[in-house]
This record gives sequence, C-alpha cells and structure tokens, in this order.
Amino acid sequence: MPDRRAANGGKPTLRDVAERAGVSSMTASRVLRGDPRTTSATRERVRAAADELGYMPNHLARSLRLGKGTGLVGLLVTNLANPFYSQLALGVDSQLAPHGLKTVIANTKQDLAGERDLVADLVARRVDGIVAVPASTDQRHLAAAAAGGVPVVLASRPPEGFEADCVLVDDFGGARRATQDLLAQGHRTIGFVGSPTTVYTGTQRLRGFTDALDAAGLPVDERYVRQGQKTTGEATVAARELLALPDPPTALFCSNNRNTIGAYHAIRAAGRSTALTGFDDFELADALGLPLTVVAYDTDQLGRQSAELLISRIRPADQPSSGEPRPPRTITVPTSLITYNPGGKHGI
Amino acid sequence: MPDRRAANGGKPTLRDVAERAGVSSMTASRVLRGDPRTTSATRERVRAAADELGYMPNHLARSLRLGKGTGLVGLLVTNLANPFYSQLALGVDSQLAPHGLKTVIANTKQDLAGERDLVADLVARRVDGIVAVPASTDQRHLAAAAAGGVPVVLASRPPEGFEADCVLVDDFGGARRATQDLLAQGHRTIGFVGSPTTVYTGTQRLRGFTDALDAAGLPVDERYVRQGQKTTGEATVAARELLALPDPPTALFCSNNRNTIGAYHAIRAAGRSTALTGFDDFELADALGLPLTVVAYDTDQLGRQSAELLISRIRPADQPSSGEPRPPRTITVPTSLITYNPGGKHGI
DNA sequence: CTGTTAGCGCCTTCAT
DNA sequence: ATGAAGGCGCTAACAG
Repeated sequence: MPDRRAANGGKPTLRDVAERAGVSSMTASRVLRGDPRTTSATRERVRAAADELGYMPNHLARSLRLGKGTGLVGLLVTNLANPFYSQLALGVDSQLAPHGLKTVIANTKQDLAGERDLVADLVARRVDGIVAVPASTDQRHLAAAAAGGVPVVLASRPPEGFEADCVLVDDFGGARRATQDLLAQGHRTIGFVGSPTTVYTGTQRLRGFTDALDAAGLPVDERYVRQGQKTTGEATVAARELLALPDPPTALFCSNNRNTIGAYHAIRAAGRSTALTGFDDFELADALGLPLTVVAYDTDQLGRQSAELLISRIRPADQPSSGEPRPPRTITVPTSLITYNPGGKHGI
Repeated sequence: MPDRRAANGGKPTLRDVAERAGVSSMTASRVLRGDPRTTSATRERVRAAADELGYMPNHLARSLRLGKGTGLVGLLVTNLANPFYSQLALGVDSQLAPHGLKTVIANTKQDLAGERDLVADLVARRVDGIVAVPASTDQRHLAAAAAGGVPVVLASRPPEGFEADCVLVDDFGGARRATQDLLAQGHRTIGFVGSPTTVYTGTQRLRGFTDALDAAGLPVDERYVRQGQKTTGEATVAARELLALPDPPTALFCSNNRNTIGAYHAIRAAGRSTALTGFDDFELADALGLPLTVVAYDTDQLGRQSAELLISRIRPADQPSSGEPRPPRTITVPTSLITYNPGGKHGI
C-alpha cells in the first residue's frame, strides 16, 4: 500500500508541515501565506518545520481550490527560432512576469493540424489566456477557445470569424511607403518576394506594394510577384528567378525578414546591384555591405502590448462585472523606414 | 451565493456533462477517457453532452488526483532574444512535444535574484523537470530544486555544488583550435573579447585560447584580454579599446555571438582589416563582407539532447525502481571550424 | 488566534 | 457496465 508521499513525487505537503509543527494544516497555511492572524510563536515553529522538510507550496492545488486560474499564458507561434517570434516571446513574457503570469510555448512548426491540438491542450491546461500568431486564416480552434471563455489576443494578424483583441503592424502603410521610396529613387521595375498567400501580413504588404505602384500609374506585372516562401532558402530561389527574367527588376521588395535575407543572398550571388527593401528590421541588417532599406517596428512592443491587452481581460480590475463585456480592441503599431548604407545608418 | 461555475471561469465540469447525459460523473469520466467498460449507447449520450457543453477536461485536476506530474518543463534562460537561446528553446520544445510535455519559459534577464524566484516558482508549479542555463556558478537554487526531487539538466554549463545531467559544448577544444588557426595564419598579437568571468563557457573558451598561446610559446598579455561584455554594444566598446592600443592586435577571438557581432562593428568602424574569429555560428555570419571564422556547433541538437536526458529521468521506462539512482551523465557536443569569406563559405 | 468542515475537478477503489 | 465513497493539496467560510 503506497503512502501518500509516493504518488506525488515524495514532496512534503502542508499537512506534513503542520504535523511537524504541531498545528493544524489551516494554521500552517496561514503562516506560509503571510496571513497576519497568527502568533509569532507558531509562526516560528511552522516556518522551521517547512524549512526542515523543504516544503514547497503546490501551486496547482492552490489554483484548483481558488478557481482563479493557473497563472499560465499560452504563446502560439509557428517558429520560435525566427527572431521575430523570439523577440515577440520576450516582449510577451516580460510584460506578463510582473503579474505573476508565466508563458507556455506552443510552437506549431507551421503545422495547421498541430496548431489545433496545441490550442486544445492549452485550454485543457486551463491557461488564463492565449497570445497567438495563427499560421493561417483558419482560426476555428482559436474561436472555439475564445467561445469557451479563454481570452485570446492575436499578434500581427486580425481574428477571422470571431471577435478578439489584436495588435497589428501597419503592414499596408509601411509597405506602401517603402515602395514609394523605391519609386522616388527612379525604380520602375520592382519585384515582390513574399510569404504564402495565406499569411495576413504578407497579403497586406502586397496590397501596400501594389497600391503604391497603382498610384504611380505603374502596372503590377504578375511575373514580378513571387509569393509562398517561408524560409530564407526558398526566398533565395524565388529572388534568383526574378533576377533571371529577361527584363529583370532593378529593385526587390520583400515581405518579411526571411524573404529579405533570402533575397540578399540571391543578389549577392548574382553580383547585381539590385536595390533591396524589406519588411522587418533584423540584427546585422546594417552589415550586409549593400544598401538596404527596411520597414522597421518595435517587435518587443508588439509583444508587450499584446500581453497588456490580455492582462486587462484576465484581470478586469477596473469595473468588476460592469455588465457588458468590453468590445474588442485593435492596436496598430506604427512603422518607420530605415536605410542602411555601407557607410552608415539613416532613419527617415 | 455564486454557483460553482462562476469561480472556475464558467467552464463545464465532468459533473455537468454527466448530469446532462443522465449518468454518474464516473461513467462520464470513463467514456471521455476511452475506458472500454461502457455501453456504446451511453458512450453516445456522454459524447453528445460533452460536445454540446463544449466540455474540455481539466488537466490540472487530473494531475492533482493522479499525482503524476503536470507535463510541464521549465526552461531557464537569461535572454530569449539571443538567437542561441531561442534556438535552444526550439530544440528543447521540439523534443519534449512528442512526449506530451510543454515548455514553460523562465527568462531571467541576467538577474540572479530573479533566477532564484523563477526556479522556486517552477517548483511550486510542480514542473516535471527543468532545463537550465544558469547565469552564474551560484546554483544553490537549482541544487535545492534537484534535492527536492525535480530532475534538472544543465545546458552548456556543468552543475556546481550538486549532481545533475548536463550537455556541454566543447568550449575548450573549440576555442583552442580556433586560436591555433589564427596562429597558423601568422597572427602573434590576438585580442580576446569575452563574456563575464562568472560565465562558465566564457572561462573555458578563454582557457582554450590561452592554452593555444602557451603551446605556441606566446605570452598571454592581460591588456589584450577583455571580459565582462554581455551585449553587442558593450562588446563594440571593448573591441574598440583593444584596437586603439599602441600595439593593436591583428586578430580578435570572441567568446560568443554577442561579442563577435560587437567586435565586428568595432572593426568596421575602425576601418581595419583585423582578423575576426568567434565562438558560435549565427545567421548572416557569411554576409559580413569580411573574413570571419566561427566555432560552430548544433544548438538545436544541444537543446534536443538536454530534453532527451531530462525525459529519461522523468519517465524511467526501462528498469522501474531499479534500486540505485542512475549516475549523472554528461554529453559533450563537438564543434567545427567554419570560415566565411566574402567569396564563399568553407568548413574545416 | 486557531481549528473544523467542506469542496475545487477528477479518478482509484470497492461495491453493486 | 455503472455508481458511491473518498481523497489528491489546498484554502474560504464559519465556528470556538
């Protein structure tokens, strides 16, 4: 017959501490939680007993009892190794930490089926909320979670088919401005190197790109638009093909950091002086040895604001049960254009 | 008088499902868990009820009851935005995921006091284990966790003051080889740009560096050794000062990716042709427009192996209660030297 | 100031 | 095949 300690990993419980101190588990609980309604004498004894046993409170049992949530927040991303996502993760976690919330990683690896399971798992674990960068516009699993009462905040893309808070980047405006910049430099044949058409940011950035061309009275030639690249390797191939066209583009606009870095390699390998512009700033963008313009924004801030929106849903400290649920909010993060020249860096 | 549903976030419980299906909660539990001892008729009803209510099992209550652990693993790192750590995180999480384990982020931001609290919090949350890259050699908090029965695996540094599995990088060998390489190229005055002396990898890499110099009969001049840089900015300053010495080094060896990137900027700014070598490979290392040699290793693998060691402690599937606890294991990940030239990449 | 009772959601054990 | 009882660790609510 296995005793209690065997099952739970051999960790001492509150009752063990209480027995050792010669008090009830209730008193031990109060002491350890800092409840003032205790004598300094018993306080001593309980503390001593806890120390001797190496007692560590069981956060699980506590939250089960209190029904107040687990203090866990799920972070759904496609690829943590992409600096965009790791920056985002850091921003989210930094903002959550002071509130006693911890981040649980849910890395989908671009697998949509896996994303469904991960969300279900997060809900089963009773996370207090989810910050998500869903892989596609099929967000039924997130909608289900939200409908089940789990606050969801989307980062860098809007909710599809349900309502939720979100923090967006000014994809359209940033891309349009960057394209206008290329046009102002005299480029008339510009290639677009972008992510899959299922990715919201990619399509918005393409819209900004084509809008700028339209406004300048230039046609959007489909041959110069390559979408679907998820890795730098794929992007290099796509850019190489653009550069090999009969009338090659004199400039490339890339929809994210993967595509920009991939295109960089293609330009380098081709020995061209094709102008390069891309969405997303990244480390060493200033060191590539050729002029590079990026549409920059604060990824850390994107994460922090997402977390902030989530927290205000998790802990509605202001108006408790103020009747109506607050309507979903959308925050848009601004972008700026930064040009890196081999000679130095210039913000615009 | 608030009903039960109010406290727990309004989520339906097993009992709600059972009532709706007109069975006991026990039967509902069995059905939902796939226990074969049920009629297909009741199975139908219970499943239907669960669907209609949007029931999601409470993983917390389950693990509390079963005492089998939470399926959570803590990942203790200093800075998730550093590509080394995000790569590691991805490797760890990838290996854990198929075992139904999830990764909880514990990002210390280099704060040692905070690290203590984070570890205590992880233990309180009853994580099944911890993969840690502790900030310093003061690891008493980890020792306490390990003593409390939480499996701990250290990644890229060894345990100090207690026993634990760990996965190390061949810091000494890699640094020595890289330094030998510089010596073979004729460099006689080599600067060292490194992390704080409290960081294990930094000191080992310095040892490899000095060992190579010793073996070549060259003195180690303290003036050429700069330690303590944690960010690229600090590294740039340190490298700049080395380059400004009366008899400046003709080559720099950097102890990690932060220092290498920082030193790169200093060399560029100074317009020198100082040779650059650093520990850690990184994205765009091949694109810097000057020759760069890096001591490379597989960070993803480092993470995977750490997770693998942890899993074998968490689920000792082989010999159950085989008496003696297995002795701690140490795995060392090999390194290789890669030279990037503006003209191309060459592994050695 | 301290102890008793009860139960969070789930599941093991023992009936039926 | 199903149900009742009891408890994992903890803490609100109510005694005393």
